[in-house]
Amino acid sequence: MATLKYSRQRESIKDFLMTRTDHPTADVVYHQLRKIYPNISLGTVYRNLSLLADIGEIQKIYTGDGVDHFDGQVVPHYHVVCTKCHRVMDLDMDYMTEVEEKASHHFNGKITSHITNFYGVCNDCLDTPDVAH
Amino acid sequence: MATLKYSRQRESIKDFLMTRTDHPTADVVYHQLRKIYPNISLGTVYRNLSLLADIGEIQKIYTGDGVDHFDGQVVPHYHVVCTKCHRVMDLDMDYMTEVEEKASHHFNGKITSHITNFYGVCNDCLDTPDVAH
DNA sequence: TTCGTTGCAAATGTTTTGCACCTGA
DNA sequence: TCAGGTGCAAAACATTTGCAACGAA
Repeated sequence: MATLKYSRQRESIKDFLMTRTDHPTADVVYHQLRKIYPNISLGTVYRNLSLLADIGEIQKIYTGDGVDHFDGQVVPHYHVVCTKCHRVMDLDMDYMTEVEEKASHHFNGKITSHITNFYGVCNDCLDTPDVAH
Repeated sequence: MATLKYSRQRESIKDFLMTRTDHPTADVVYHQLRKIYPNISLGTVYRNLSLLADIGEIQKIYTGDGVDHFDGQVVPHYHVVCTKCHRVMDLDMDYMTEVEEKASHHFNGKITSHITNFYGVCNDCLDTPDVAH
């Protein structure tokens, strides 16, 4: 097991995620971090995001838009994805721990976690009429 | 709006998905279809999988393993993903339509659907001891 | 000094796309 | 006939990785 060593880059990446509630992608993190460390590389950003997610300090989110999103908040919670603007928003709703128990009655194995994404249209997009195409 | 035209390839892709319960990836579909149409191209497979998903004849599944999976069964249902072998299995459990209603009380916008993936370890993998690395 | 970390660039893996030809209606 | 579909190859993207130099302990 490798011992972690301090790195300014990794700390900044985590700090940045903690300030955000909009679940940025690796690319967004990268461009933000460039403002602080002009030479930081995409590889470093990906490596640290992976590492932080592995040790449970951040959370990786899959919404089906083809890009991974990251969340500085690790307490289990749900997300809503707007199908128009693809924003990923937090949902302040009780986490349903009981569904895992329920699911394990129907599964021949061990269930350890669950993720739920809600899909819909956010208020901003409801206000904006559809564009013809 | 484009009018659909019959194609043997598209029909075979859908037929193949209907026979499977293991949620194959595009690549798996491609290799299977090659046995019937030796010249079918990956592009055709991707185009048809996208199209079929768009018109709601099949379902696209995101599990976070970096590859899209496809499901011939379009009735809403849940999946369990084995975190060891990455298999995607159907879960025969009541679909919780009421959680969308519940979620919409906490969301400023309109919620139209939800997906839930359960994660755990399947029976086969529970039987297999961990490999040292 | 040691070994994890970084920047850079190349590689990988998945999915999309441009284009000329083919085919169903 | 003609718009949609196909095969092929190239492109587009997101993500990972090899490597030499760097830096924390």
